[in-house]
Amino acid sequence: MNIARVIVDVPAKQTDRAFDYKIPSHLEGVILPGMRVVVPFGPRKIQGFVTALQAESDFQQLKSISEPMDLNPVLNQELLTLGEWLTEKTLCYKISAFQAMLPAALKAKYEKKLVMAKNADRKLLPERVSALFQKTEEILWDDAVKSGALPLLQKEASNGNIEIIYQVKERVKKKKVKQVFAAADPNKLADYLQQLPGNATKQKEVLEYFLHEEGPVDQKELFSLFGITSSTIKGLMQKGLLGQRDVEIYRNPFGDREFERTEPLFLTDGQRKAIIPILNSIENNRHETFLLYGVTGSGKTEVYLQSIQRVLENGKEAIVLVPEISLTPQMVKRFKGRFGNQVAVMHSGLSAGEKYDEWRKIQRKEVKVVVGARSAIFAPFENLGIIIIDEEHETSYKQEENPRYHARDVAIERAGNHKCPVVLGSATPSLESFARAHKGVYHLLTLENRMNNQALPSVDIIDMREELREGNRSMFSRKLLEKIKDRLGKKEQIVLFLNKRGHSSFVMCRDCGYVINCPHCDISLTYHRYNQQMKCHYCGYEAPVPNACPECESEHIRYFGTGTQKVEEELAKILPEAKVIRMDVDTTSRKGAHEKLLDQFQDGHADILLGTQMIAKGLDFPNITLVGVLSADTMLHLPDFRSSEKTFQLLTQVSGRAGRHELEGEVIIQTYTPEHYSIELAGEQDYDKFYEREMMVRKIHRYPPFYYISLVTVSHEELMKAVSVTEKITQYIQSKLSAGSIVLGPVASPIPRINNRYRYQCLIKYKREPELGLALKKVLDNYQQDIATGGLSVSIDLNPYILM
DNA sequence: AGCACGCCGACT
DNA sequence: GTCGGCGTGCTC
Repeated sequence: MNIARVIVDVPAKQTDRAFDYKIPSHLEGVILPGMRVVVPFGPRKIQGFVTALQAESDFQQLKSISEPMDLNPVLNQELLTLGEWLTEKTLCYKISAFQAMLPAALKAKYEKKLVMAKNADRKLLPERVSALFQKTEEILWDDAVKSGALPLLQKEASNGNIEIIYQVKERVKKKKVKQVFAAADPNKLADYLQQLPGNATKQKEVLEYFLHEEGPVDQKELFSLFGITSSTIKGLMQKGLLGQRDVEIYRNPFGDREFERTEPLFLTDGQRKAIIPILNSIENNRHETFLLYGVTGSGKTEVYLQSIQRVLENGKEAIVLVPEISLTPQMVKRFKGRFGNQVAVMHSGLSAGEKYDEWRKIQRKEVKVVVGARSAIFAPFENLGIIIIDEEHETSYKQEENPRYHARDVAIERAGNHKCPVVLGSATPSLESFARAHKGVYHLLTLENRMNNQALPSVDIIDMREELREGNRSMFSRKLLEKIKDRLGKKEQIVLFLNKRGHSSFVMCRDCGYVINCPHCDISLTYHRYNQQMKCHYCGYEAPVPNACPECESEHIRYFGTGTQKVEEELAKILPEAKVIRMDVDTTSRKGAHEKLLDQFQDGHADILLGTQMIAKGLDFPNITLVGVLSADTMLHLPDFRSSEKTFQLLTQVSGRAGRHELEGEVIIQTYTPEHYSIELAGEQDYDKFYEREMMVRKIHRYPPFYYISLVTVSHEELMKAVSVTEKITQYIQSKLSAGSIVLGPVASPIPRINNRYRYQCLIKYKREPELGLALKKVLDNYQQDIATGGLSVSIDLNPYILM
């Protein structure tokens, strides 16, 4: 078994297979499946994953593995197999699947550089070249290009005087601290202390310290304790009195914060009824998918916690997925509070190094529970006892880049491997999941009531057209304003929700109707007040606001549509006494800002929390008694068959922020389309009725869950190329499908141009097409050349969540 | 993805 | 005649 099958780090069709390598004798038994290795590939050296070992190979001229990159495999057998599965399910390359399962820190970087060949005679090199090597041993390739001496260098390379070296570099280092310890016994230290000259005060202090403390101590601590620098330590080290060593440590994103320990709560009847089948499944090692359906505040989290507790008691591990966890620090508190340092947390707010450290805690079996966003589903546990997906309807569980997987699918696949339950929890389940629960594919568990049987908040829907008709042109209806004033007076807190950041959604000339668009994308620019700029949310293009209309030179330029920034200004004008905290991507991008703002709000430093999507989830503050949705229809008119579902879910969720404790809550929803069923039913908080209505719509229009959909998006700088390729693909797919299936296209994508690339697409709806995956793979193969070199991009999503 | 190899146009 | 354009095919 001295041959390794290796998947190399070259995401391309032709290299999407294993290459065999010899394992050099000194590495036999060291190299194992699931390890990263450095291998020679053509003229360069690259990273690869060993997928298997075998005794022989069909290939005759095997090269040898250069070196291992890990001491222990980073992928276990289950994850290696899962990678294969992911490849088939999402049509991605094997290497992309493996990389998606690991923290980004483990993805290799490459360095290309030039060094003088060992036997090269410096005197024979052209002067320009030897000058370059005067100060340094090696020249980075990029620097060589910049220096302009590349042709010369290449010539010398072909003469054999210069070597081109390819190097694989680790992205993130393990974090280490220097520690100092006493290297001699106390008697000897005391002896030396006597001999030290009187002016060596610093050294004396340090030695005295080590007489009582044998260490090791962090070097940094010594520095601050005695006000010394490394030279003092060095001196003592040279005398053999002290020693120094590097110790690997974990970065600690939560600082030294203590989480208050909590005990299991007494379950309500409803909770107990719901948890029994889950515990059963855990005890019997049975794979089963549960849909835990319970209104906000019905105590789903406690059911998760106690299920996990049972799993831990059985010596197994648990994965908990939450949507973008940095958004719900309260959730982290609950898990860390119950399970203490057995919990690793992985979310997008952590740095690459911090994520890597959390991942290593799992790999080294130092934790038993991981709470994290989508990618935590690949946590390298080997003994999974349960997988929980909270807020299962959230679209962030779908990855929108390759591999385009849905965490729910991965969870069910992994749970199948481990023979353990999956629990999907939501107050507003996705239609797909609820339909499956009805069909008996998932086991439906319902939590009927809120804990303590609080009433759901009362919801008022305000018709903003009516307000307009009666002369109220502001963004606040009279009723909302009145309620806000009321709460301000009572010192109760208010949450205002608006699903749009920035200031205004578009800038238009009032005289000619010209809307200022992004020059690279077919989409209007958003006005941001703080820097007086217009910004494209798709490509990042920024431009100052023009003084006159570029079309008709009129100076009547107006801002339309309302964003959070504008609301903030407006509030300051009409309610100057109210303290407002604004939360959106623009105010929370800095690390920790999110939690800080929330803490401020919780501690009562503000009356109004104004924000986008991100405040819809997880907030649980007792003093919030009013929730206002400023414009419920912002998402409703998006070109997406899920827009009703998303609107309903969002409104229901935001409403759930009010009155979660003793004080009763009230919700006001402002809208221009109060008659739309998703708004009306969100007002009644009637998910079941919404489900029925929406299922009818989906059935008529042949959308999920009645049909599966797949989306092919083609983009190219030239419009004609994009159109013609999409046309050919559409025809080909059409020819491969059975009678009941539908192909829509080619049509321009809802955003027809992004970053100067034209985008066309083709949507496939089907009930059963076992061959579709294969056909789509053929499409990719067929256009491989154009994709690789012709600037064409073809992306295929076998279960798209964003149709743009 | 890189890179080498190889076959046609515009140049010393 | 050669230098260099990028189309084609290979990498264990």
